[in-house]
Amino acid sequence: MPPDPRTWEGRIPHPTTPRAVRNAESSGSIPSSMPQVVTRFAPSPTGRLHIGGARTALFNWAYARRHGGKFVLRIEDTDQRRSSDAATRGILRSLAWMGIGWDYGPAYTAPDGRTLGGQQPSVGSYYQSERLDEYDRRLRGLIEQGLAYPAFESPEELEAKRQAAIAAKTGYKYDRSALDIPLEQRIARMDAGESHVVRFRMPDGPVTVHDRVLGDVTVQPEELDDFIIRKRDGFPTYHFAVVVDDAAMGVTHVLRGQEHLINTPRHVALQRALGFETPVYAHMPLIFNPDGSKMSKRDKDKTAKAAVKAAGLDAPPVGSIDPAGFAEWLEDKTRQMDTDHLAELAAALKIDLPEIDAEDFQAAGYLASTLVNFLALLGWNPKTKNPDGTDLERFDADYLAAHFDFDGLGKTASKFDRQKLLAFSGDDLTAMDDGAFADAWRGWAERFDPELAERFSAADMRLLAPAVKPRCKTLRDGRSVIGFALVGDDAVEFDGKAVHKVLIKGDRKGLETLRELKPIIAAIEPFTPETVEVAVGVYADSSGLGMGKVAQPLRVAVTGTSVSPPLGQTLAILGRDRVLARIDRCIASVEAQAAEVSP
RNA sequence: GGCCCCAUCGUCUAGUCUGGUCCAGGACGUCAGGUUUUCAUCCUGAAAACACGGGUUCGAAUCCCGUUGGGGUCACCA
Repeated sequence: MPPDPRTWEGRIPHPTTPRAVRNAESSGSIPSSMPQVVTRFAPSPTGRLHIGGARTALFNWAYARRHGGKFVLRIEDTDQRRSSDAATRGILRSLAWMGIGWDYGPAYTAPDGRTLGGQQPSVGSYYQSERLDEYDRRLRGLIEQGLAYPAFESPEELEAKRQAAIAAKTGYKYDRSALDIPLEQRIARMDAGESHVVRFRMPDGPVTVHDRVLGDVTVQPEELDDFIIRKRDGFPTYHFAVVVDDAAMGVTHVLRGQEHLINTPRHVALQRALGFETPVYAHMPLIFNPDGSKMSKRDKDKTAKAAVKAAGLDAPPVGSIDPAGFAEWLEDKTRQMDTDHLAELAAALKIDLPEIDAEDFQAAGYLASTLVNFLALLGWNPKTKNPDGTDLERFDADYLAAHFDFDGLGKTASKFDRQKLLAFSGDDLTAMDDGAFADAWRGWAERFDPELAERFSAADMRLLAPAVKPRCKTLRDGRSVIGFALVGDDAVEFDGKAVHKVLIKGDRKGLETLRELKPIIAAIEPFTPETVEVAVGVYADSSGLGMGKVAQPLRVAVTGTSVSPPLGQTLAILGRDRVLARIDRCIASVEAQAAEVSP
């Protein structure tokens, strides 16, 4: 049941599913023992944590840490239609994954048992949908002072006026026609339950925002109209809720994306009207795709549509997608498939969707620490040199928490360069010790590649780590590095070119080498990367062939290709029996092929 | 379109506030060599930018103005 829209008091609590934190009696007062710095991240739970939001959260977190302050997480769920608890949970999980811990906000227990969030006394809920009483109390004060007023135009009426303004090529601005109705009449109609919105009476003077990144930005009164602060459904709009809550929660510094810059004069005007102090504002540059477009979930849809069309599919390849809806989706460029179904579709088509949300990067096999490092460099720079004279670029969250400041923030939008992220990722993985890598790889596989996790035990993965780690840019790459071990010995596919080059070419010397190696391999004891390497090396020397002429035939015989981890590791991963079986099968296969060509 | 913000290599950026030490430094990518049993690494080297036009100044990437370009925003979304 939606809140009663007829009055601004006596609100019936918004029905919600059980939440981690219940609303306590909120006094709306600012806590007396307030820390010096309070920052916040205030996502709207309408989807997953976007990469831009992740950076905003990261910087706010870092700023609070840097100054020994508090970092607050608040859920801005005033859009009843689009908000969901599932989205909230996903956002909390992504933040926790990235190591962005909040001091106050929804309580959350991370997989490692760490508890985040919790309630600060006398602040109340960190879900805006549970703070309606507070908004209404503030709103009532504004109306009584004549700083806000009910307005009764229908959305249709306003839309018509807006269209007319567009047609006339002038900017649209609310015309204050509600003020033509006498005040007592407006109050009476509102109290009588007539459907209405509440608008803020914008003051006449210009408003200047002192931004820590961009400097002073002044907006003239002509540009600011009487915006809506309470919607027809009784919920506050973003502008109102954000101002009330930031004050109630003692927020001192607001660090957010530049798309909010133009909102800030409204917020400042509201703060003045409500008697609040204006926090310090810092607006960060935006993050874009390499082509300059906005990084948005639409990119995933676009990629999927293109792949489906390229594959010539006219029916969904997975059962969970409704065929009729699929056809419509395919035809209609503006139609978006939801994120989960897109992921299934991509898996079926064996394509990668562009990473947009924090969770996408996790699924793609990036370490949280890598993403944090890379993200921190998008729009911020430590302006510090390494001892060797190069710029400091590689650092961890602790460094950020110790050094982040507004001075390092840039003004220009940056493009998200996946190549550079990939380079960072590869370096970070290489820098791990084998055990840590194996653990990370295992943890990733358990959640994102269950087949791999089932096929290899944790012990197996520790054994594989030395071979896999140096060849991975991401944890997901591990699978392709040891792909040869994932196929059955009877299912190895021999690459024709490789076979020809190393086994057949030169009077089939390679094949001969293979035969001679069999008894040597059969005799290696124990069968480890080192002993294999030594035994094969000895043969390479004694035969006078050299390692190149010996290793490649073996490599092709056991993997089917000329590319694999170092030979000792490759053979040891398979084990002696599987190696011998594969050598036999390879020899047989090449001989059969030769017989066909020249009977 | 109105308003607002921005402008250094292909990309992320240092240098801009406090003009000279910058014929502009680093990183990713690219290209060319080298190491290596394949791959991946690793090493060495190279190409690569102050958007344009005025002005101020002995001197401008740095200050001012304009132009162009890019972006944001103009919701009962946040």
